[in-house]
Amino acid sequence: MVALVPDLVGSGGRLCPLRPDGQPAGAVEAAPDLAAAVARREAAERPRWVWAATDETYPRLLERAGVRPARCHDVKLVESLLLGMAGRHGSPRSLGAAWARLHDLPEPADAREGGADDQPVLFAADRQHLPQDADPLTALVAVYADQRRRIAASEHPDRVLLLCAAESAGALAAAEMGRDGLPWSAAVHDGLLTDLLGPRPAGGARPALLNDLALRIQQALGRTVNPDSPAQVLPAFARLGIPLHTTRSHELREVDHPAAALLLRYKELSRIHAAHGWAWREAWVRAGRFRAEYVVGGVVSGRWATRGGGALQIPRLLRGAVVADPGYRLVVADAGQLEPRVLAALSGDPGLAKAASAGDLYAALALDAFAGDRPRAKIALLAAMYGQTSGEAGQLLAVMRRRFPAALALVEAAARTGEAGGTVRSRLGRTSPTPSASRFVDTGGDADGAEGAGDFGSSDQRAARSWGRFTRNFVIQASASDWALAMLAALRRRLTAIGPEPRLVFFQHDEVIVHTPAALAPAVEEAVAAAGDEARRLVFGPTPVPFPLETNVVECYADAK
DNA sequence: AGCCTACGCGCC
DNA sequence: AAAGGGCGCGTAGGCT
Repeated sequence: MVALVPDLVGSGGRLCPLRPDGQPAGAVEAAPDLAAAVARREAAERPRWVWAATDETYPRLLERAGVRPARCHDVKLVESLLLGMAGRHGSPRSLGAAWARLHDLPEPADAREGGADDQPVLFAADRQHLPQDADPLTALVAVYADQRRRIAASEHPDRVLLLCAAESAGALAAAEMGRDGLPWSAAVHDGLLTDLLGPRPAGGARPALLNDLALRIQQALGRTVNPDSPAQVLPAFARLGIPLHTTRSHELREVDHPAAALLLRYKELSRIHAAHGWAWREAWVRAGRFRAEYVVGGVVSGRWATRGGGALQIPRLLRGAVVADPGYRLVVADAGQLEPRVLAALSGDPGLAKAASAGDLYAALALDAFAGDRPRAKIALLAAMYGQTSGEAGQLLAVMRRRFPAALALVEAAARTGEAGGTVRSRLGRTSPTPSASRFVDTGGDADGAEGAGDFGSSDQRAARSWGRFTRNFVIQASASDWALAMLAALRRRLTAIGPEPRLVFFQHDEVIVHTPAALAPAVEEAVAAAGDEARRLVFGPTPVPFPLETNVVECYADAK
């Protein structure tokens, strides 16, 4: 363990070796060239680097020396996890905030990203909102030691330690992927857009095809409407005797009228144009790479988010534009049926575990309990995990409850906990927020009893049920995220062992893409499989449930699956 | 003009 | 009786 603090100005910094419990284990080293010092130590002893925030410190190290540390402890991310476990999700989590809590000082508000009221932003970021008289290295070491104490005092210290390590490793991978970028062929992208939308109009204008479709929609509806405005489209359909509830594709697909088909086509194409068209490419693709900014811990469940570019929503229609460099391949790895497998492993339900042991969990489930009807089996399982009870789901759920009692007991207990205002945890301890801090409560707006006397509390009940569905899903989604992060960390380590060339270039909940020289693709596939198994062992222990990662070695993302 | 919410749809 | 999880991002349309 080595604590690291960059100097406020210049490219130097200070290092301090630490014992495992966080106490200093040697003299502070002043390093005039911090990146070089990190590279040296990394090569010699591969320490776990302790720093205030990976997303602020690591990009500079990468930029200056190309160091890729094996391990780190990200104080800000760990603080966020530990605060969440203590029921304090919204609290400021910077080093300065943690330091203030440690010393019973008033907490500083963490600066918002790109905050408007211009303090010297870089300066504030470097100091992690520490008071002026606090030494950053002293604070870092103290807060780290305190975090280790809090981890050790938790109910499952081994799991929480793993969670913190995986979250921190994820931050390393996120910074690297943000820098490397996803290979993106502008030429292929352009070809796809032109096939769909026609030639690119000059000056960023809308493609003629879209204007054309809009006109034809208006003709079919007999009215001048903006097809992008549900408020205009709904009455236009109503006038034709077609009462729609919404203008969602799902509903439009049931409508037998030429305007509906045209509108569906318009929606599909206008979305491509607006969200991933030529303008998007000019904003986000440079030098053959789409560089997204990953936000580790951006979702309470532990899933990542991204800032800008919509990296986690690349439309299937455009995946042909993700093309490996010449002589390289994409190893696309996907953990199929991850969430039901997580439910099987978490609950230990023997029937579900047995289904998970077959290659296709849904098919096995269908054979076992749904007369071989795979679609119904899938609906039943999704209903159990999401809390759906409408339509046929209610019936199917009864079958699930009878046949897979342990699995259903787990999700239903999580739902009841949420409905009662409690919190639930993932396998590794990531904790759901409390409903009071949430947008799901206080949305009723019927405080004055506007709903009538006979219906008391219905809005509160709706909110409670809604929160119950959230916590029901949280235990699964967050535990799936535990597994995915552990897998990502293991894969990152194993890729490094193969060599400097194979690079993680994409991570999306249960899927990774590695960009690698073609000759190394088989080794990468092996690393992927091993990483998946390692994650299963670390996160779920001796479960019989397999977590297979399907890998495809392709030149083009569209050819995977 | 900028900010906010509702809606809708892309992904998992 | 009814009750569908998590995001990002674009447009529309109302607000200040």
